[in-house]
Amino acid sequence: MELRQLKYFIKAKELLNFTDAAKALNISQSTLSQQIKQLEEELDILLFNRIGKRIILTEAGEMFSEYALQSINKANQGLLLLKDLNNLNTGKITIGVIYSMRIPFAKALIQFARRYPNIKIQVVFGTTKDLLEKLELHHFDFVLSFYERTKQPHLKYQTLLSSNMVLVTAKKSSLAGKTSISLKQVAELPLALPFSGYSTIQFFVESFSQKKLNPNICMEINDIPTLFEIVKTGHWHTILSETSVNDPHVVGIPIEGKNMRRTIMIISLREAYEKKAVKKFYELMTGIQI
Amino acid sequence: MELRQLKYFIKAKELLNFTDAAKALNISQSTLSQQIKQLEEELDILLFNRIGKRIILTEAGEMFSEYALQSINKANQGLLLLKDLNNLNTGKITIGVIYSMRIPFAKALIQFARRYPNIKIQVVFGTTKDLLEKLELHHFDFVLSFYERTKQPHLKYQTLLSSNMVLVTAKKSSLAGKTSISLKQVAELPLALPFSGYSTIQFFVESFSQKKLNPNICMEINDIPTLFEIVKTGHWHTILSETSVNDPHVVGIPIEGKNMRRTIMIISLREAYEKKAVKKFYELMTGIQI
DNA sequence: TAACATCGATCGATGGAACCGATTTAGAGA
DNA sequence: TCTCTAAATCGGTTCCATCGATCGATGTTA
Repeated sequence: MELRQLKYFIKAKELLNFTDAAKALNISQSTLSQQIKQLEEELDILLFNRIGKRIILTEAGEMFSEYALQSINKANQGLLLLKDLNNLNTGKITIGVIYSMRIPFAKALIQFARRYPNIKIQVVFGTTKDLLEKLELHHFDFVLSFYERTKQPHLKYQTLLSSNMVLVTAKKSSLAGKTSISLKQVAELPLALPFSGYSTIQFFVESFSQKKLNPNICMEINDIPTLFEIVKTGHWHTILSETSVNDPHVVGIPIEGKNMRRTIMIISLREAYEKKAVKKFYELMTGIQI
Repeated sequence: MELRQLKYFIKAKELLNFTDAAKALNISQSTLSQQIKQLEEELDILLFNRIGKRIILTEAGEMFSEYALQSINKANQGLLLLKDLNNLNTGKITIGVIYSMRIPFAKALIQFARRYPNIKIQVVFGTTKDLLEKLELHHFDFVLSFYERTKQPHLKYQTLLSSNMVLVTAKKSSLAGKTSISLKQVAELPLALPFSGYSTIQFFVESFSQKKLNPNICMEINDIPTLFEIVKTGHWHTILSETSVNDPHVVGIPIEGKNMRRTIMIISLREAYEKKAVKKFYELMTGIQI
């Protein structure tokens, strides 16, 4: 039993005339006769009753035709689905993003979603550690995160952009006019930092201790908008990647030092299949200045 | 696209290894490679990613496989229908049964086999979870099992009978005369329970913990006749569905509580073709008091 | 790191199947 | 009885599913 035979059968059932059906199928009448006969032999039952020169469907043929049609339809639906997939009219991608990338990522996301409205997108914000763990479990197609010291061989890394670490302070603050600030000066200010689960800040704590500085950390808050509220008072300051800063009432002052630039990477599993939609997302992100 | 190719594809998807799949299909590896490639060319998309000597399913392959499988299934169902139409007196049915139903099921089985001696019957005992998984893969015509909390829309459920949970104890035991027993009393007895893979006992563990009882579970044994041997000593007791109890040396004492009745269901795939022989089996089971 | 085992891809050969045109067979209508 | 038409059948051709052998790549073991 092959789909070809089922298609022949269905056409013959529709027209109830082998000669016409053969013409419609662009095959010869003899071929159709033979294929129907072969199908009947395999099924061990007559699908058509030959009454004189007319053919009529048998009960078996009537019942079987429903399944034959459904079988053909299912195969065709699969074909249609793939055509859709090729045109990016279907599919789903899941992305893990660190919160520092929220603002630039949102721009890319909006562009992508406009361009490919039929692709479902799932976004999960989290810490680098969490996201990478879930990536290993195939929960994400890719992760946007800072570069970690150790590259792992089973992961694929694509550089997206570099971002400077900045001291975030209120616009009305006396510091606001500076074009840069040293780590030593930062250590003397009252700080409200992001929660230490975030790699941004882990990295910073190390930088302080390397220089034997003792920063004045007053608070740790796991929410950047709230941090901004604190900073806006002008009493406290915070440290973030410059990609995180877009509030009109605060400014970011680049921190001096060659290690104060961090690299944003697209990280994915090396051996995983790369969906077409994901490739498009990469192109969009690396192409535009996000 | 032919059914042959779809079947090859599905087997390759299952085993994720062309060599093994070819063996299972009784064709050569080269044939399989070529046919898969041909299918991919016709669909104009890769179904497998070849990474070194490994193959993994692509997104397209994953999505297409569902339709491929359904196409194959529909054709097979049509075939089944015709075989059925040809002769009710031959054929084969395959049934999955939970062990608790062993005794009442055996009665129905004997009756059916006497009545339709030409129908081959294959019976597989297993846990509810195993059986339902195999049902999804079309390995069974139907499954006899306890009712699970969540009905799934693609399955068909027919109530067969209700069965009380009983404490099984030796006939010589001092408890043997009781007409019922509370869960609290049960928790104080030394228990030898069926292996926790069985849904019977999972259900019971939940009941104990809901009432904050701490049962004294001394053993878990994956074989009911062996459990009876343990129970016959009079030192230990077990918990089973009353349908499991037919040993002359033990008795079952109904456990009190409105949740202590469990419903036995006939569970089958909603969209699958229902063989005539299977319908007869349903009639026999629901008709007689098994 | 060198030898080996294993997997998928590819090649050339072959048998069988799909297909065709021509012919035969057999109802239906005149 | 003759004619028309539609399905079945026959013989020949083309195509393709299949195979075994081999290649190249990759992972494993000594």
